[in-house]
Amino acid sequence: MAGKRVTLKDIAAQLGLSMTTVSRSLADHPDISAETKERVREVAQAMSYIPNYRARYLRAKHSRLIALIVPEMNMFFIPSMIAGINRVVQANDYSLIVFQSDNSIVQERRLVEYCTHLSADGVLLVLSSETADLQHLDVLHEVGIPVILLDKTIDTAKYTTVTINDEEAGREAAEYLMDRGHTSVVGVFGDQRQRISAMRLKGFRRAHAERALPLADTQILRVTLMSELEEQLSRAFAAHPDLSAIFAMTDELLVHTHYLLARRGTRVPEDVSLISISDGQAPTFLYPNVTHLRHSGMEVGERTAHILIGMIEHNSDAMMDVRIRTTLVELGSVATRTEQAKSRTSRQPVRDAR
Amino acid sequence: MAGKRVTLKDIAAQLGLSMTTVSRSLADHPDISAETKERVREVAQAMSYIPNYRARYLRAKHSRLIALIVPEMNMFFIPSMIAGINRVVQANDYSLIVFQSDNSIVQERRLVEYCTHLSADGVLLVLSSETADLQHLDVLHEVGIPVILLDKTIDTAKYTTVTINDEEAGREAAEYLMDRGHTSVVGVFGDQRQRISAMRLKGFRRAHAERALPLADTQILRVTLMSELEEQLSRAFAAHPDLSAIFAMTDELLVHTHYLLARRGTRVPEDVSLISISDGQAPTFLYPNVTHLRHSGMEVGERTAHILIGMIEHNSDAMMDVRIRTTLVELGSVATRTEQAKSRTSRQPVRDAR
DNA sequence: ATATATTGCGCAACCGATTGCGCAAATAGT
DNA sequence: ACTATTTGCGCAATCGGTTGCGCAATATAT
Repeated sequence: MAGKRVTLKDIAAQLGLSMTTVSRSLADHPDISAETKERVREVAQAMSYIPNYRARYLRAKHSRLIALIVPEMNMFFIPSMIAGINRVVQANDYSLIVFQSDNSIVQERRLVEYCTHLSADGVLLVLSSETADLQHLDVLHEVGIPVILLDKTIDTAKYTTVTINDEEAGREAAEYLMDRGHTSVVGVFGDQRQRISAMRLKGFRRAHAERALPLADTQILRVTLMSELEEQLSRAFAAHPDLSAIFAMTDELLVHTHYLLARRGTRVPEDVSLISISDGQAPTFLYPNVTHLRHSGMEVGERTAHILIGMIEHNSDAMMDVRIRTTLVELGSVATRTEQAKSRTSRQPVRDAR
Repeated sequence: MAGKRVTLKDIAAQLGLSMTTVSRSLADHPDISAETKERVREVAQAMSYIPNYRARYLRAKHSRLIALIVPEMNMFFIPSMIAGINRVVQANDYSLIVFQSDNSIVQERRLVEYCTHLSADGVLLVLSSETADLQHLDVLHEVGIPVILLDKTIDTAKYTTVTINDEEAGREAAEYLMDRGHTSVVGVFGDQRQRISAMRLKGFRRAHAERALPLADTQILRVTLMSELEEQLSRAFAAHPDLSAIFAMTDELLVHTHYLLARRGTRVPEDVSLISISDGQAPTFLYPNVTHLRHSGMEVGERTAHILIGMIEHNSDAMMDVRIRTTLVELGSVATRTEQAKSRTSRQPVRDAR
């Protein structure tokens, strides 16, 4: 536990120079002679001088701090998204400060306010599930701090957003299954208050409408708490004896669905095909590997950070909606309706024999 | 994009008071009359005043900033650990700033230095896999910034560490299997350069030694890259026809092991029992749910943050090694040797019939 | 009514840097 | 040799607050 930090003043005193000269030497200012610069650097080194950024940025209007507010450290997606943001942020000499709102609007409000206290240069916000309007962001707008809403967001004409192409992904997933002969598909969706859930469901619906396939309400599972999933899934199986494929909207829903299928002895893809939207991690450690529409968290993070830094540095106020495309990754969890029918009948005797 | 922020000076001018009075009013200083305080608060509110923390903490020696450096945003453990840290940090009116070293010692060094620039009040450090010594932390010690090493660390007599009781957990896992008749157990371990791997292996070894059970080198899998796991696992099965149980040292190793077992048609626990050390998330979405020694990332985070804040606020320099105990969570992935033998023979004909 | 205490507020220094401007000494130009 | 530049450095203001101390006005004590 050592004491006071060395300041410019200390170095100046040591050398019999002014703070100004020391400061400029360290900043490699052209006004200072090479010889002096060298002496200053040596002494600074020797005294192990550490610049004080709070003092430094007190004058400058910026802080080189970017704040990220997430509702929770979900084990899926968020980590890779943070990694992506971090990479870009650090490469541009900013630092990232991460806050967690615990899915509480009260916390979120508090944190947004705190960002202004810190004079963050920009804010990245993944909305909490409780957030229904964006009034609490006005304060950021007032003081000119750019904001980007990403991943989980709500409709807004005021802020730039970065999301994946949710509706399209929902549609593609459904179509992929339909193309393989599945007519009775169940979709597992999250909390309907979230735009992300609503959009993916919308796409799922549209795929059915476009092919004029009926879509009963029992084919749509709306899971708010993971514990509800089991019962809903049972109900769906009961209501649709010909159920041959399932679409899980997120990784979290996927792994739990996958688990419940295993538990009820439903084989993938022999009995039921499975597809999801994912960043690709979970699908590779589930057996069989799950076919999915991939949206890279890393990419979302990187793109978003780039845009934000652009806004900061060019003081741009242009608002846009960026939709990141998903790409289909075909793995082993989907079979055609025909294949499934075959393997199911051939297995039937064995199953009954138990 | 609005302009300048409102400062104390602006409020003072507006009210015809001094900055001092305004500052003290907002801080609820006893010297100021209730009436004045009220007026100041109203105007501050009306002008939407935002305090500038960088200016405020320039005088104070502290910043109420706690830095966390992690090697990567692993999808397992780290998120819940961060959540735990965050909770405590926020409850104590600090904020957490998270950095990622990408498992690079160079980055780690840079980030540690950056913490001093920011005048962080304390640093939490999960070492990168490249870190072999702790010299780069001297600079923190010099300026009196307390540090805690957590989770992934190396031996040190200088810094406080918080880890789980790795050796003990490794031993308990092995014993749990042995108690159920398993004599030929394979352990899946991570990179041996990491203390965490070495300790867990040590415990695993000790369990064998204490029961005088032989432990061949082929029973120990050392996985540096996840892609190596498959081949190593095959080799182990080949070398040990009587292999009846597997211990996976971490979540990541667990999910991949689980996947590979499913892929080779090895049933859990009918053919092979499975146990792991985990924070409890992965075990509940794998089928069957995996018996594990639970170490809560949340708890590690909370405890660590508490200790750090204690060090900061009491200027304490006491160094300690905190070991957080794991608790056994028995789920469905372990059967006794006898049960396994039974289900295996009874299944044999079915299997061959294919 | 006078001495003392309290109340309410402002002056000015300070935290640790950055920066516009001025100024003396050294160098260059004629 | 004398003016015009250039070179190298320091003064002092500034960023936005906090805080020790002083001081006048009011309240209380005697």
